[in-house]
Amino acid sequence: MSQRGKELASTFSPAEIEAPLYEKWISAGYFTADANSKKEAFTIVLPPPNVTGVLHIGHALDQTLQDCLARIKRMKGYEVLWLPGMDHAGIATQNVVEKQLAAQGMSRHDLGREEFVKKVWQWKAESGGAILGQMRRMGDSVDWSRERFTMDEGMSNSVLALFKKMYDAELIYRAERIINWCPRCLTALSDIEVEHQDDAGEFVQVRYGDGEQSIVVATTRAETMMGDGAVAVHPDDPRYKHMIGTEVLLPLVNRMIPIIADELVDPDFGTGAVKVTAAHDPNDFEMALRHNVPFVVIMNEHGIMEGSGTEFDGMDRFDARVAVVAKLKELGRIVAEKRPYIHAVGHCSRCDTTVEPRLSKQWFVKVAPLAKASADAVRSGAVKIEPVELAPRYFDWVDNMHDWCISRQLWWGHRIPVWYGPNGEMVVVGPGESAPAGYVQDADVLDTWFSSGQWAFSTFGWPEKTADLAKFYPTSVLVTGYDILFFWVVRMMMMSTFAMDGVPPFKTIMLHGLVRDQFGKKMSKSRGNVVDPLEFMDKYGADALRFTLARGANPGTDQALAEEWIGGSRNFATKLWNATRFAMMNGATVEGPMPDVSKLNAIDKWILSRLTETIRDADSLFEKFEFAKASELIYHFAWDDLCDWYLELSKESFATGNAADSQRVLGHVLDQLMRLLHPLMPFITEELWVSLTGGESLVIAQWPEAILSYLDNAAENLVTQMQAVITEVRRFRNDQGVKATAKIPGRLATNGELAKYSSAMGFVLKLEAKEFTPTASFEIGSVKCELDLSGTVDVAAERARLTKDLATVQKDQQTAQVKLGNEGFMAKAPLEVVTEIKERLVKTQAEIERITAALAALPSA
RNA sequence: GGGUGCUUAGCUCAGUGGUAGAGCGUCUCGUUUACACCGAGAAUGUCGGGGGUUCGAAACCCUCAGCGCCCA
Repeated sequence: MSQRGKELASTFSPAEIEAPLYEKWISAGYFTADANSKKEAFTIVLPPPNVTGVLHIGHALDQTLQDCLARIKRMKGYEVLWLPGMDHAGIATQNVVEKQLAAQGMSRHDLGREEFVKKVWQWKAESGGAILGQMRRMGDSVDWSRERFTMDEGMSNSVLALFKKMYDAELIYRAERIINWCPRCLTALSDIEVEHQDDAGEFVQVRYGDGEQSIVVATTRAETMMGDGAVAVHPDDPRYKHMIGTEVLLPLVNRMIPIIADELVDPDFGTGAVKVTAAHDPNDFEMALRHNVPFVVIMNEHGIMEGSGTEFDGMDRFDARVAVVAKLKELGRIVAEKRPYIHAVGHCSRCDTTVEPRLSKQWFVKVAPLAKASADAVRSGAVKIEPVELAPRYFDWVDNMHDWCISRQLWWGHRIPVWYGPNGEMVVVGPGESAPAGYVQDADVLDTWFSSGQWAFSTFGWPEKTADLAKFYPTSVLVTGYDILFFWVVRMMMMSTFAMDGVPPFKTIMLHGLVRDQFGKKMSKSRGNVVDPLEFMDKYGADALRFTLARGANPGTDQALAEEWIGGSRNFATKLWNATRFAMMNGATVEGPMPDVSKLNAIDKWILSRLTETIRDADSLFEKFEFAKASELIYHFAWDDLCDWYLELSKESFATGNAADSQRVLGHVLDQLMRLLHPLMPFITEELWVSLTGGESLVIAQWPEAILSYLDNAAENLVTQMQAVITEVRRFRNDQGVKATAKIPGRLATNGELAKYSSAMGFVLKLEAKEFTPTASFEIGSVKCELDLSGTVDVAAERARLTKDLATVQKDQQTAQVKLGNEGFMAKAPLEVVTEIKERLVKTQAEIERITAALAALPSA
């Protein structure tokens, strides 16, 4: 049943229309992609949010932009797939469930691995994925029939297959290395799971050895000295050159250790001599390998001192630091101390515990060849980064990447598909394979990014050769914040390019910024400036939130967000609502063919010309991912051109009837405007468009096309003149204290085309057409305006206004004269610029004459 | 320490060589049958400082100052 002509409520209430419209779209199946379609594919995979997550303002931005692209392409006739899903978020999710257990006084070990993992699945079924429901409120046009989870069967299969493929290609290996270790989560972390903060530590200088055979080392980690295997200096350091190769006494444990020379030591740092603690520092580890320094482990997995054979065993690492320094002081070995000493310290990104470098056996991905392929894909132009200014950051990262530690000592995640035999054999078990009897599987699981890094192809069924994979890979564009360029994007690039035989996962990487508070400060819980997108949607509607975010989305840059701005977008929605309501009350229609443009009045011609320009420019801005500029453009067309000028200038003809052509034109303009706005504000545009046109849905409507034959310079010039006249008269009325509502006798005398519109202008200006004796008269361009102010002209106000205007114009005139009198300018400036200045000079002269005459005509009150 | 941005109206930001812009805020007037979530009008800027290139610089170059982010 057609909904056309359904009367619109006088106020727009988003809450009433949003949910039903989303239901309508879903039940119509508009978002379900067809792998067998003959249309060209346009694919986006949603960066999968954590299963533990709720929708935050950053998601809202990310999804607004993706939805906008998806909807545009759908309207342009592409087979659009926007694939949603979630990430199992290993540590985060395990932490959530462990906390629940802890509340019952239990740990995961009380349950055992199998039971615990069951418990996590149970948690996921009951409370996971809240964000998916929240995405529906945003209006996201995702294909729910293809929803994926990184732990589901298909994706697990992909993980097994890729692990094996990478292992066979010798891109995965197991080794004993110094890794980042979280003593609270009890697992290894990759570099990107470590956050560096400036912490207040201490910097002490400790004398090793005695007398001639002594050296002072500087350290922030005195507690690890029991694990020292050497002291290192720079090979060219004159202070220590003579000592290289000799030994000094390590205090507290009374062990002799060698002094070695290594380029890595910075002679300007501290004393220029550093302790080498091979098992507890990544740099020291590197040096130790080069110089055969022994690895002495003096701390356990909980960060408790263990194995040093000293009184400090059993102490927490931080307590031990204090105790060790106190003891050294007692022994007279502290040469200098600096406290607090501010330096960067790594923290676990999940629980904030200070990370401990730890020697341990882990699985690694050899990234060099993968990173190179990823870098090449961008360098060759196969993958574009938008905005291009962010590409150097990408290269900086991929060109200097360390091997990636992928094993985690967790239970929630993809278990490493490696099995060990009784005699140290090792097999990697791929999909559908099984390990020989008696083999035991590796206890660890894989880093979550190992599976989410496969998101661009595992979601389509890889390694099977599926129809989806053939149709939708590689994806068209990846939309994400620049903050996860190094985390997820680089991993996607590496793993996809390898798995898919050199075909990178996306054609374009479109990076947006972060949403910050209204003062441009980062949102954080501690600052208390975090905003909730759901609250905003309740209050202002999803369209208002989306439009605000899109309008702030300049490529690659952060945006500030204030609640009032969302209110402003809500006002815009209301404006659209009322304008459409007014238009329909006045007979706006899309029935029948468009009238012959040449027969239209200039106002109609003008709005069609402006519409064409708006469609053309907005479309090109959208194609360039310039969401902010496109939004701004459409906003001003709708509010300024359409509402403030077109509707006002057309009121006379609507009031007097005989406006069939204008009704059709207005119907067309609104129809096209709603299409253009639909990707940004899907709900209200759908409601209004269906009401106006009786069409089925904007989701499947055609994207507006700029009809270039509508471009009309003459009409634009004419309306610009009308606007100037109206603005000038309004200003005069205002200065004279005439109420905006008051009708006053007046007439606009002019000739030529403009004369046809003096009654339309008079209508807007509330001029009464009757016989009168003018008490005020002035000229605006070719238009002479005469008004009857009933004798009460405020001469002083008018004189002040005219004097001010005169000063402005005289300044303009002077600027133009100076330029034209400048030989250099005349000789070197382009002709069109010179012409423009000459025209400006003529205009200013005319203005000056006009204003001077007006001033002279004023009574000398 | 290395890299990389930024500094334009009260606030947040557009503006890559030709008369300084937007949104919000501010001031004045206004309940006109689309809209007070509105309309009309107005005010507001040595474009961070200094130097240079150019006929012409907010824009290009140098320099200083301040702020931010990423990496170590």
